[in-house]
Amino acid sequence: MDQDWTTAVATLRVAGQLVQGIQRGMRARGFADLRPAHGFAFVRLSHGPATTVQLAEHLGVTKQAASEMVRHLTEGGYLRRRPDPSDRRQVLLELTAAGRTATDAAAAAAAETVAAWRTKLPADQLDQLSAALHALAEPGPLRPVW
Amino acid sequence: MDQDWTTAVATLRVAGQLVQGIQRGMRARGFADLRPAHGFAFVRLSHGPATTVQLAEHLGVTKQAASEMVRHLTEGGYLRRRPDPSDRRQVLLELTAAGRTATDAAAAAAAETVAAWRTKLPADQLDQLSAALHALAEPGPLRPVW
DNA sequence: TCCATGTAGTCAGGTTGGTTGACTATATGG
DNA sequence: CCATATAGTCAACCAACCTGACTACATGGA
Repeated sequence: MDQDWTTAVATLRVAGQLVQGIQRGMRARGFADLRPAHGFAFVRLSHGPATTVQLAEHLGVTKQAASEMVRHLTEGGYLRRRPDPSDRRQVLLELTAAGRTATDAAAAAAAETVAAWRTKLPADQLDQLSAALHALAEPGPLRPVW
Repeated sequence: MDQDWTTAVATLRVAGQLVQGIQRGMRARGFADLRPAHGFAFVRLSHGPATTVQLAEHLGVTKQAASEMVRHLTEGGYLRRRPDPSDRRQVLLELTAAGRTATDAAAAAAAETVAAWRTKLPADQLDQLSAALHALAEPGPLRPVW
């Protein structure tokens, strides 16, 4: 149980390092205006268009908060708002080319950070780590850690 | 590299589950007024008293932000402010009995969440996971993930 | 000894990212 | 055709941070 506590601490440390690594990679790629929470929106939208309410549900925030994020990302050129003619209440959100570029950059930055782990851990142990994490990870929307 | 991206996602998922598990455990133990960031302050203070500035450095925030957190935790009865007679500029912060109880509760909640991983992963694989995470975790102050 | 410089902490004010609540416009099922 | 539900916006508020200015105290050197 004391052992479990140190495992928890190590998990938080590694996750923190990963988030910082992604941030750094994004900055290096010229996306300093994007924060971690934006990445989770991109992940959702890269699977297909969504409304603001759907995005809010995915992120676990109110529709008003999601609306503000959408405004920001639209102004930044990452998102396009396309009114749905078949339901004129809703506006479909989709990634622009810049949005897809940013999404790819985030994935690359994350992969780069994980790849750096290979210098600290033999390949087979990293594979085991990955397998164990996949076994523990529950399905559901990917959200900011807190 | 695409493999690394899925490892990154799994890491974020597991870390998120851990944070949520700790939060849930803290709520169940009657500490609904404590947020994750407070835990990191407790960890620092459980190693010995610190000034507000030292706490701010540990948490990676300004002294004003740390000061506000200290005010909140002091009002909640978790911290005691003890003016240092040998340097009358500074006030030493230390955990009260309630603060130590809360710290223990957080550690127990974290351990409980990790212990639940045993139902999903054989003991030897959990040990390997823990060892790999410890190998990757860099030293330094433990801070909120972002 | 005194003073220049540095440090701990507070006060004031602003920004950001979230909240709740109220509202409009549009859709839909009985 | 109307009651009810849904998408989105507006307004007000709040919590957690920030910068900048300030006071009180400490300290090392002329």
